[in-house]
Amino acid sequence: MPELPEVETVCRDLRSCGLIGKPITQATVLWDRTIQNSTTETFCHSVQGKRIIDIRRRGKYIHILLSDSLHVFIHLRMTGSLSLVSSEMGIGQYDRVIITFNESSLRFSDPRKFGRIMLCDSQTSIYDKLGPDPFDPLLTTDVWFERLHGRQMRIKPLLLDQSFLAGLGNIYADESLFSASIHPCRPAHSLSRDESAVLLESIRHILTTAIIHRGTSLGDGKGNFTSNGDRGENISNLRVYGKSTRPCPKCSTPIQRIVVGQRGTHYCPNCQK
DNA sequence: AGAGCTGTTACCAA
DNA sequence: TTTGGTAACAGCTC
Repeated sequence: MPELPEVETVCRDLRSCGLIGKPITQATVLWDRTIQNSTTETFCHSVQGKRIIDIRRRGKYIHILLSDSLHVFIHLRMTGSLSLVSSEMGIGQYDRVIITFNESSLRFSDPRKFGRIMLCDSQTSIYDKLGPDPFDPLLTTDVWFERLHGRQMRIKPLLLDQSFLAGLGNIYADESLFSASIHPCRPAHSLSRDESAVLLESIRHILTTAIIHRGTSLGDGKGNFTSNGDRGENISNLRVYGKSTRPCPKCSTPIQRIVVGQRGTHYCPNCQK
């Protein structure tokens, strides 16, 4: 779930929840290892009394700007989710961190405990290690082609490398490559100028469509990423992910599932050469 | 019951 | 530089 469109949906929801401007009255950590770069005590003490200045997204990170130049970065990893609830609400089975405001509290829930929260003095440590955002206007088709041209890795694992491009995950990488009719195992440098331009367009189109539909929810919806518990509606737009043996929507050839870089990979062997 | 799958990333070794 | 293996966890499906 939590790839760029899902994280973007969470950020938009949090911004429209009226969270911005509110002071944090208390923070509680129920699973210590969720706090990645400081102790539970330091984290709780540091954020107490700070106000939420803004909520942004960088790649798959939720970036919460606090007063006094503090930055909280939240990564949902596989099963993390955020929800804003009444502070009276009882603690959930999978709640790992609770940030309380006066009447409401932001709960970080995460069954698999992979999600991470970091507290930083500046945003650079996170921002600098990530590649460009797919929607970055500085990422022109020329820049994109040159970036691909210098790499001999297979295109799919490269798209999943967050230091190369920030935000794509397994679902949207497969969908973007299908949309661009590019085989996931093509060496990145083998893409022509035209193919690379089509790929960038495809990535942007796939992500834009997914954001409009509030992301993709898989499974039964438990531990869903959205802050209000609603499911993302993008699953109906998926054309290859999770569709192995089903007919390709372009040519009716059965969709194949292979493993590329230890990740399940779905593609059409006829359309993606 | 048990094996194998999963949306992510960090780290290590070759 | 690139690839593969493992690990962090827990729930789900078959």
